[in-house]
This record gives sequence, structure tokens and C-alpha cells, in this order.
Amino acid sequence: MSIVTWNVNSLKVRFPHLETMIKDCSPDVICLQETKTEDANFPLADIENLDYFASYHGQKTYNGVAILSRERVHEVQFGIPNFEDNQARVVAATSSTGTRIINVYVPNGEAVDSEKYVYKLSWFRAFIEYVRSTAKTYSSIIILGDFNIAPRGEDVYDPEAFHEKLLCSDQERTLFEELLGLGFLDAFHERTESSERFTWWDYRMNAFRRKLGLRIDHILMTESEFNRCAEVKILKEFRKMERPSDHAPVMATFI
DNA sequence: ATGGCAGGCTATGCCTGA
Repeated sequence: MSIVTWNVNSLKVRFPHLETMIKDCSPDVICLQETKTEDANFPLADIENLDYFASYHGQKTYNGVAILSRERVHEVQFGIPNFEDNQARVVAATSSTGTRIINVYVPNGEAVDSEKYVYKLSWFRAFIEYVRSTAKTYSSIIILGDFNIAPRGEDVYDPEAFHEKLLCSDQERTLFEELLGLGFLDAFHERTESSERFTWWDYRMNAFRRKLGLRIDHILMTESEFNRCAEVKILKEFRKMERPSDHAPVMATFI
């Protein structure tokens, strides 16, 4: 059993890459972010041809999330309940094995102290409360997606340059820790020995070739799931492809 | 070195991303 998270930066453009990833890895569940696709235009038939079910929540131009799954999921939920938001950033569903899967695309925040940063922090606080209430109902949970937070110094190519900058500020990192404190493990951080930890590289400045990246895509899981988790891998080869997403997929494999 | 690169839009430059 395996599960993937991938910010595809346009599902339309990246569809061939998705097909390759499915051919290579055949994950049981794929969580996509930044589909940038309205629900009416979601390529459902193409996804079904690849033998996946799809639960999707999108909008024009920006954001958009989807859960693709080999088995039918249930209790599908869009957005954060009771949190007013016109941006499509969350889809949650329960897998055939009873695990609650929460696919998230956290706001970027633009710059520390910008209006969007304030939105990011309030958004994340609402998300924490949502996860807190989810944890009362489900004992087995995986939260995965683009968190737009690099939790630790080692998750950034130049920690000093990024000190208190967007994605690395104390306020963002404290909220990330608060989320973990609800009973989640940062699976990549806990499971890997590799020093290659980045999941995102800027399109500009030859950042990928120069290994100038960040780790902002995460797979968090409750202890029950973590104990079954054998490996978490960053599929860097997809960042090397022609016309790549700026994010690499991250895959967790379970026993 | 605050630029650069990519995607979408009813576009032909501007917004957003991180």
C-alpha cells in the first residue's frame, strides 16, 4: 500500500507526468494540489481510464485539490467545515481501510506581514481545529500535501538567508509544531536517513541543478499509520523531466 | 545581486506562486 502527494502546478499541463508516475509507482492513493481546474473541466474519464476513482475540489486558475484512489473512498469532505473560504484547498476522504486522508494545499502567504500572510496564519489555525475535531472521530489519519512551511533549518538550502522569511518564520513553524502536537509524525523526517530532503525548487536561477530547494511538502501520520510505514521517498526524477512541476511527488509506502 | 520562470487568463501584460 502506498500514498503519494504531489503539487502538480496545473493538472492539465502535468497529465502526462501523472500518467508516468502511475505507470512507475502505481500508488493506491494520489493526493494532488494546484490542479488549477474547475470541477466541470476535471479530466474524470482520463483518470478513470487509468483505473482510479477521483474526489476533486477545484476552481479556475488557482488552487484545487483532488484525491485519486484505486478503491472507492467514502465520507468525502471539501474545505474546512465552518470556515468561510473561497479557495479550494482541502479535500478529505476515508479510505477503504478506514484511514482518514486529508489532502491540503496551505496558502503561500506571499511575504511575512503581508495580508496574505495573515490569511495563511488564520487559515492554518482553522485547519488545526479541523484536524483536532477529526482526530476525535478517526484514530488513523494521514495528512499530506503542500504545507508551504519548511519546518526546520535543514529543510532549507540556506537557513540563514531564510531566517524569519516566508515559509520559515517562527509563527509558521510554531503552527506546524502545534499540528504535529495533535498526535502526528512528520514521516519523512522520522523515516529517512538521506540528506536530500527538498521537495520544491524554484524554476528560476537553475535552482534544481544547483540543489537550491526547500522541503515544504509533507506526509504527516498518526502513530498507528507511522508504525506501518516502511519508507518515505521524494520522487526527484519528476523534477528533472521536461516541463516539470516545481514540486516533486512524495510517496509513503506501508507494510 | 529582490531578478529570474511557469501557468492561466477571454490575455498579447498582469497576477500568483514560494
